[in-house]
Amino acid sequence: MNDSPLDMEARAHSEHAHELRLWLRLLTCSQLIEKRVRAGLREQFDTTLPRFDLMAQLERHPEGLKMKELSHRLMVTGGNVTGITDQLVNEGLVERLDVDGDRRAFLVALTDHGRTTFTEMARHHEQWIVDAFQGLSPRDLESLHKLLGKVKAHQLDINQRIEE
Amino acid sequence: MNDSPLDMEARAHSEHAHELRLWLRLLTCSQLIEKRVRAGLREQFDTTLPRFDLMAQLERHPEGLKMKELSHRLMVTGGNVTGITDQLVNEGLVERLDVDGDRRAFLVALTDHGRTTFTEMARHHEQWIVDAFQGLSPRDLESLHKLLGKVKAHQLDINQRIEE
DNA sequence: GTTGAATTATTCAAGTCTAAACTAATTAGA
DNA sequence: TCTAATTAGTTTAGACTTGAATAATTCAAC
Repeated sequence: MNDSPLDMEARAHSEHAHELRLWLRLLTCSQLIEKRVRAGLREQFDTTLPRFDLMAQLERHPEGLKMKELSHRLMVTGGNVTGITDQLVNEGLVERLDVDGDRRAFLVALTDHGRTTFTEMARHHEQWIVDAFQGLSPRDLESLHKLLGKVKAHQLDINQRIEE
Repeated sequence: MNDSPLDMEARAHSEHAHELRLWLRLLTCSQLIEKRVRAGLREQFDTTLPRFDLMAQLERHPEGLKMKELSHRLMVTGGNVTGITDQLVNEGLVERLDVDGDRRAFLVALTDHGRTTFTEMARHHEQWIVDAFQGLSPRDLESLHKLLGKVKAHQLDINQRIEE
């Protein structure tokens, strides 16, 4: 039947085919882009996306972030953040700093080396992303951003409602 | 500074902020939706998204699919497909069938039990997805689908160019 | 002040995913 | 034919991710 390759989208088949197809297309897009970013980070910097993402959060917060905050911002579990942070600490890219007045917590912050390294990676990362959306006009970019804004807001709404 | 939670998008900061923000929003959307689907599959069916996805491919191909084909359609590595298939075989949901004329390959197909199970899961899955996009009008759905179509086509283009 | 609940972070087991190395079978070419 | 390259699938080591259980600390209510 000449099925096209990479066609996860073909999964949809019911009366709600619209939504299903949209979901599968959304997923396919982010997976394809994510794959390229992962490959770039691996090939050019011998690192991974989770590490890059964690460092990106820290770069915006020079004072450091608590594990809890990182976990929330990255939308991953605490145990996960512990593992990734451990590795970055071993590589000398981030450090754990004690927090005054709360001996349970500490702040994770970029080291100087980490900041330098991240800046270089971010430069390439930016280019990969620009390339990924090169097929779209500025107006398309704007529309897409707006529509995804609605989608995102609705998800957060739902999460609120489920109380979190 | 009152940063909003879950705000991965805050990462962007350069002259190409448009593209970066769009990417992070796209990623956030698919992660939020995916999390809900994973949670549903776990809580209501004690299964996982990769297993569901694999079964979904098989449901569309009652004659079965080769490992290679599954790997391509699911956009994951062959080793990964081996592991997930092993589990589904153990659970009696899929089976490996010999292929006439090629003793290297075999077809993976849903068992009757697998088909029944999948149908039930797909019913719920569909509802989760419909809920996820409830905030959007039919026109929004259509626009989004179209725009993501451009994005997807461009990624496949790039992949072609890198020769694969 | 003490006790119980909540918070912060870690550890653990299990599943997912990858790239690379490997085995076995098929195909193509000299 | 027979040998080399290709193809299908598995195995392996390592990283990521989760949910649940645990330990330490803080907070709140007496």
